Amino acid sequence: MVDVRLPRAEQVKVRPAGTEELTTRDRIVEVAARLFHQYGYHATTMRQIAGGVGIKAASLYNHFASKQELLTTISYGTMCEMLASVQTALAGVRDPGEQLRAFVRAHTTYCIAERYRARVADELRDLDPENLLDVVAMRDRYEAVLRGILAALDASSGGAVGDVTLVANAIGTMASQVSTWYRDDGRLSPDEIADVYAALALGAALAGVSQSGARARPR
Amino acid sequence: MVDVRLPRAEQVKVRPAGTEELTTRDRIVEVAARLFHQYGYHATTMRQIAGGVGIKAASLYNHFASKQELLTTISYGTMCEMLASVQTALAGVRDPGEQLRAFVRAHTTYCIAERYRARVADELRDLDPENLLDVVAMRDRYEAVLRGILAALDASSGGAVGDVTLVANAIGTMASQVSTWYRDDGRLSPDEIADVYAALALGAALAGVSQSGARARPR
DNA sequence: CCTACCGATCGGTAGG
DNA sequence: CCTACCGATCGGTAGG
Repeated sequence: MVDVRLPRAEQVKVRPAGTEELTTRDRIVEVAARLFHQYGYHATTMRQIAGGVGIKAASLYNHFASKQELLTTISYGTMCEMLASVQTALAGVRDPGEQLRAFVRAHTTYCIAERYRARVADELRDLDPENLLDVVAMRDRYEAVLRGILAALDASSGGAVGDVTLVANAIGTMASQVSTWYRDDGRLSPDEIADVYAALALGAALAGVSQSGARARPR
Repeated sequence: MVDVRLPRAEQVKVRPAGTEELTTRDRIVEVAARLFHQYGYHATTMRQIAGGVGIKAASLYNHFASKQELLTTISYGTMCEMLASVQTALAGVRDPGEQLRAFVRAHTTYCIAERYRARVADELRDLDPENLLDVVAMRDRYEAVLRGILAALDASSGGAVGDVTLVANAIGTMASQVSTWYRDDGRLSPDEIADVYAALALGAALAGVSQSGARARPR
């Protein structure tokens, strides 16, 4: 297993607006995430990454043992941040419907704010098997949170959700894909998009009951 | 613009179960789609594709001028097939709600049946600019169909859908992502998944009205 | 559809 | 963090 030397999720700081204050290591991660997103892992060269940071390719190896370790750092770190962000958003929220809203809102907001990282982390194809294990484990924890919320929603609504795993996949992938179409010059702000997505997710999760009218919908 | 020599969408035939009857050209497309999906465009080599077909790498160039033309053929052909499949599914359907169900069911079914092609076509990053134009044009036609359905649904439901473009993006990406998590040994059949997805999409599209009691969303 | 081959470029290393 | 460099491998071509 590669040592990705990540800070614990709780300690991750918000990045400052400028890049002047970042360490070289953090700037490498930033540039690499952007390039991996734009061209893909294999189409991005270490020379491109180095150029974006303002150093030579060989110097990258003072910070990362390999291109693969760089990818792992981005993917694993992003997964940790995503998990931390929804956990924060869920703190103190009891109602399953409100939990789903909070989850989707936090997830959507993160996928927009950190859209390059989010895209890279969503693409597990280029990770070596041993690194893949760690990232997938973190992703599973993330998905388990969503499934838990949907299971609670299902129980409190008399089985309105139905297939919890399937609905979790549908809602999870839907929200993750915001990062593929979001544009900075779009009509809606990230917060507005996140609110709509939260409503869409709740509507989808309760679709069975709200459409068939066969069962009472909880308030 | 690369000549991708595609049959018109209406003429596309259902592939037979075995691969013995396919032409070498079609087998190359089949193998390439599978490998591009599994490893990515840049991580797949012409030698791998040739090996999968049972010929040598140089022989591929009797069928395709370049690796890029092969990718374009897959992406553009898949987009044409997807468009044709939803158009067939929509034939004669008048009710906007039923149109949405038919659209999502057809799209989901296609994304499962042709999941390798669907994944490759969903990834536009590796297409050269001139080829990208053609594929994006076809994708835009596809999305316009969905937006049209949602606009009709919005009109017939007193503005329940709200932001048609946003909802179209959400539903479209959700359904496309089935191909990322579908497993042949899963509990549900493709048809069952497609039915659930159709219900989820309708629930999401009408989420505003079903959750807030017909309160119009701010435009 | 094959063998033989090539220029370009890649990830990574040596050594300072 | 740099210059200099290398083995491996890639997409593609020549010529049959």
